Amino acid sequence: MERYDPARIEARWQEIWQAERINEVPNPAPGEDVSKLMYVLEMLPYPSGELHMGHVKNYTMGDVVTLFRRRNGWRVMHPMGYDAFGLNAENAAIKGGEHPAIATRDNIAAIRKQMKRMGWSIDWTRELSTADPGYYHWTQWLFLRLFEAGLAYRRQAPVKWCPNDQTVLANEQVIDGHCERCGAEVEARSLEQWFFKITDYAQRLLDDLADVHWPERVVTMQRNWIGRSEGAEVLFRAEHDPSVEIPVFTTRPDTLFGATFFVLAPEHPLAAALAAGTEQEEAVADYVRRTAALSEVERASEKEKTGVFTGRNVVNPVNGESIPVWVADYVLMEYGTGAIMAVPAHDERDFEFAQAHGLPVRQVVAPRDGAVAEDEAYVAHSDDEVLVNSGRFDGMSSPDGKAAIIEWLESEGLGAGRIAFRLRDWLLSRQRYWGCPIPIIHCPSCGMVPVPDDQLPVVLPEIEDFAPKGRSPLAAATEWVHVACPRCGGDAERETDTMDTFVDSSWYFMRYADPRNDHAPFDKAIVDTWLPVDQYIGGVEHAILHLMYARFFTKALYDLGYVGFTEPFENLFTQGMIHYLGAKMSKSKGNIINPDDLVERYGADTTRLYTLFLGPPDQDAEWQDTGVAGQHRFLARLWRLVNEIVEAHGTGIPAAADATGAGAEMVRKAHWAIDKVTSDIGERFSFNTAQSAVHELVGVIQDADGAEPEQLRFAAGTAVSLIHPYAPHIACELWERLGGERLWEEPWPQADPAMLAHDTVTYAVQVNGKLRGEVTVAADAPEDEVVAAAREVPNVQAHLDGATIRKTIVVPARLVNFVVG
RNA sequence: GCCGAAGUGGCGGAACCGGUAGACGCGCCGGACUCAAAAUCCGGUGACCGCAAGGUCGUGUGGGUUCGAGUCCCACCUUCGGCACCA
Repeated sequence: MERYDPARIEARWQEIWQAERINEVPNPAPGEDVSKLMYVLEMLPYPSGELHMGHVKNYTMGDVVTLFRRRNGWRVMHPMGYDAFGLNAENAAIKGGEHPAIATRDNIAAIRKQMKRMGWSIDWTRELSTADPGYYHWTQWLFLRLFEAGLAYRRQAPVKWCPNDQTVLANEQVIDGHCERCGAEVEARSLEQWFFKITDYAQRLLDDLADVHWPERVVTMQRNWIGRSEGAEVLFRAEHDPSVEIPVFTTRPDTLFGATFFVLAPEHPLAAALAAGTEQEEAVADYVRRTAALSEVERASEKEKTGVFTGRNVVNPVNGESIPVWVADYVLMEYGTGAIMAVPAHDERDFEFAQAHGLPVRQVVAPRDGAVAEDEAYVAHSDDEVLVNSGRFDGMSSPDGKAAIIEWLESEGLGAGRIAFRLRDWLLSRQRYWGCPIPIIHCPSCGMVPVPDDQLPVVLPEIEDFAPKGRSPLAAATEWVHVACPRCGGDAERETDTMDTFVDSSWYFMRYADPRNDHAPFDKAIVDTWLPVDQYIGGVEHAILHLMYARFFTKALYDLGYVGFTEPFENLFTQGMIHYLGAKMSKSKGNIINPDDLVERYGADTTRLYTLFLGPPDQDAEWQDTGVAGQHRFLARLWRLVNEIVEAHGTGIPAAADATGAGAEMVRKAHWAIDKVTSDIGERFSFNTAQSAVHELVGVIQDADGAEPEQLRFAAGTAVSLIHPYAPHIACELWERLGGERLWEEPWPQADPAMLAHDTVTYAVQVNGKLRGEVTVAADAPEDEVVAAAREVPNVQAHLDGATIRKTIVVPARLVNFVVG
């Protein structure tokens, strides 16, 4: 018999699929039934070099879902593209490599080849690259629509700067104070930058999490990132000049009477102004300069909270008390108002600062029993606490006091209830070359002028030197930079920053629906028929960044009338990472398995099979080299088995077979496997256990001595059919050898409920909860017969001997438990 | 510190609703085939006691609920992930 030769049969079927264009799924024509349209999408790859095992796992998962759904009658769009702008290609160019465009083109070609070799059911007619002018044309167009709507703006702001990559970073790209790309410690700078007003959407981004079917941990991470806090904004005035108003945000307005000092962030515009003319002027200037030079990490790791007195006081609006104003870097300019009222009795940080600088502590909330904890840093907030030392609010519970004080502030015009979010606006500009140019022209007389739509795309200029210099390398392309102002015609300059690559990937899933549209990013009607994405699959590392940005974009485009849905991804599945030799598989650690080597050695089918056999797909999994061989053995066994059956019994795949004679159990097992695989793939995303079920079926077929040819061909056909989503090449080949035609056009097999039941059923028999034996009875035996049979089991009898049965528990079709006393 | 996930054989994991713990796969041990090896096939494989029948123990730890707990409740331990001076 011929050997299982994956290379040959995989090449053969890939050719057939391509020739028959089975993966090309056109948009529905007007009037066509759209009730069974489905959009399955995996996160697009960043073409940095070659595919890694994480990609293989990700795309195979999506492929299993796609093939499974298609055979269940769904018309599934399954596209692919490349997140092609970004630092990797650019950094390679800086090191003397090829032009980023060339390197990217080559990388894409290599990845595309690998993807085709994997046999994934991708609709290549929808392929896109975010670095293609035909794509970023529309990224720019969308940017301008957001700009017009006031959702993209430019301003001077404290930002995070990566000294290594020489660019600013979004808040989301700073991990523990370090650049997420290169790991360098991030610096604080104040620069004029472009932002998207994602904060306008904070509440909706939070609320709409209720409408999506996402893993709880991702939802939680997004909730925490948005970080909603309820409290109040309270107006303090400078004592020496009441026209100077400084608002603060607090979540504890009930502790307002406990404010014993006041703190401004070093970046606060009033810091220097307040100190001006006092003897503290120089000290404040010094402090501001010193902290500005510190990185985030350095600031946070200071053992003692630092700060200086400004020489000025403010007045507490609730009691008229004068309290000193300090400047300290534990207060962040970016959150709230950049200024706080400090209540050391009820806030650990304020307490620490008070201790370090000898400031008073006054308790204003105490337990109902009156016990006042001396020198306590922080009294926990609970409903059992009441306000003390708080004038007319004394005795109120903490929540009541909160409400009452807010009400009073509002009536006096001194404050108001307010909600603060941790979420900051999305800093989208980058001082780098390989990205989408921001389509804005700076005109000395007209200001910021959008590039007119008919002049889009603003194509990246050719430059010589890609090295970052603290400003965008595009600035060196002087001919490109100098343009006539579209409004007044005068001399003007182009914006030279490029966009964060996360902008590119915030709408790509919409473009797939209408990828060749050259007069709009997409047609609304077409996008609305396919989207939202029914099943999105990707790495959990994007739980915040990409997924938050894409949600923001979708909502903004909805508000602007470009799409008819408010959430981009209906169902999300986040896959776990692959570990190898005790660490995350990654290039930098050098512990990678190259998918090409596996495909070369075992074939694409085995590789696909094993990546999903590793364990639950949403959890991290440990790669085992020998495990791959096991899956290859399984396919070789299936190959041999089917070929033997065809040789011995001929071809033809019966739609059903009787559960009679020697093959009865095998036929039932086939139905059991259909049932199990269908729910494991379709409902549970339990790809590993679905495979196990097919393993079991194949094992039973191998052992089915004396089964009828019909039964054997039915069972073998079922096994082949069920493994098809995982291993489509061998499945199509064996299906054909069994006498079938296009397996991908076959409806998914249906389990016959009658076949899932058995004539007999085996009960576990327990005495006092301990297993003492088993008994097999007719499936329809009444309970008393089951109990009687169970008592007769010799070992059970021995344990019941001389004891009184106090209770008998029967779980139908499972067990009998005798409780004896 | 706060939030979240997870702890099951030598290993990856299964047990979906509280009902026979360890499916499936890897590895290992033994056997068949072979001059030999590879491949393949067959058998065994949680620990301990026992010739066997069988018994005792066993899902991170300690309690609890229940006829019965890997699964539910309480308290802890460990690991991983996220956030982290967010007022």
